[in-house]
Amino acid sequence: MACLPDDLEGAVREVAEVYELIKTHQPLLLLSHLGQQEPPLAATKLAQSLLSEALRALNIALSVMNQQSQESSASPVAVKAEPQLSASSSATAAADSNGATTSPAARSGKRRRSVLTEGKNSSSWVNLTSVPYDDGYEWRKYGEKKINGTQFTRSYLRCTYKDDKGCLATKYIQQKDNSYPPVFQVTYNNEHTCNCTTASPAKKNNLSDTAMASSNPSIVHHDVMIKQEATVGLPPLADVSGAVPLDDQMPSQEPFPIADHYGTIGAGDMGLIMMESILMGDDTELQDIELRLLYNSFKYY
DNA sequence: AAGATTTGACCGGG
DNA sequence: CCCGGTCAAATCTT
Repeated sequence: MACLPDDLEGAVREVAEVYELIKTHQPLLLLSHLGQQEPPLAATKLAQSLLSEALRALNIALSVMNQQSQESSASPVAVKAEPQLSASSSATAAADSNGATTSPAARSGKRRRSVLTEGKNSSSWVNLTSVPYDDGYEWRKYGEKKINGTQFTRSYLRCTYKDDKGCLATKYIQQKDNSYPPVFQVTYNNEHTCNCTTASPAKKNNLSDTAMASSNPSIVHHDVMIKQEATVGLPPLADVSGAVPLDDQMPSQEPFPIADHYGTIGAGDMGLIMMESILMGDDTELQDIELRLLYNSFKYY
């Protein structure tokens, strides 16, 4: 990134990319420590601390940028949740959780979008990410639509535990463009009430999904996330992971293959994939990247 | 067989 | 009437 992008969206993307690069390569440090018996060298510790600082800086930068784009609404991209979102999903879910509304007869009278005019109790927020399924929850796809003016279809997902636990959380995933890594706009509706992350023991690998998801924010969550109706005062900091599992990439014409992973890919999966990609990746890049990233991050500060 | 995904249809809002 | 969000039967996967 030689020069500053002239639009906010571009800037956000640039910062997000740098963020992801750092996140992706940061674990290498940890891995190298694991390989050694001795305690980490002071230099390595310093590098780690610098990286952490860089991440923090980028995080803040992203949040500020997203706030700006939200305020100016100059860039409708990523950060602005579409207004009509919360109502519909909560309406449906509420009807369902009210019990028994799901009789076939009741169903034929389907959709009632505005039943639950969303109030303060429902919220929606948007997340820009390259790994739209990796948010620590299990999702089940319930629909897909081609949306006007968009290049790719939009996928609708709801919490796997909607029926079991009446969890109202839904989200939809919209791929933004053909870029690499692909950028997805994930719009969330309603908080999870199921309290079940993809730590699920039933999952394929044992890589301690939850641990990675919750206790090590540097590995799992990611990207630009702006809460629209924050229940707390300030919007959360951007939460970016480097889990970009795409190594040699697909033809850029094809939409990113979301279809295989709905509801099944969890944080641990992504962690695994990331580890693999790291192990296979070329380290030669790393040192330069660190310097470059630090430079880049502070440049934005 | 059970659970997940796909896909066309339905519905309500604008 | 168009469009976005959801439903639900059909199909696929495990």
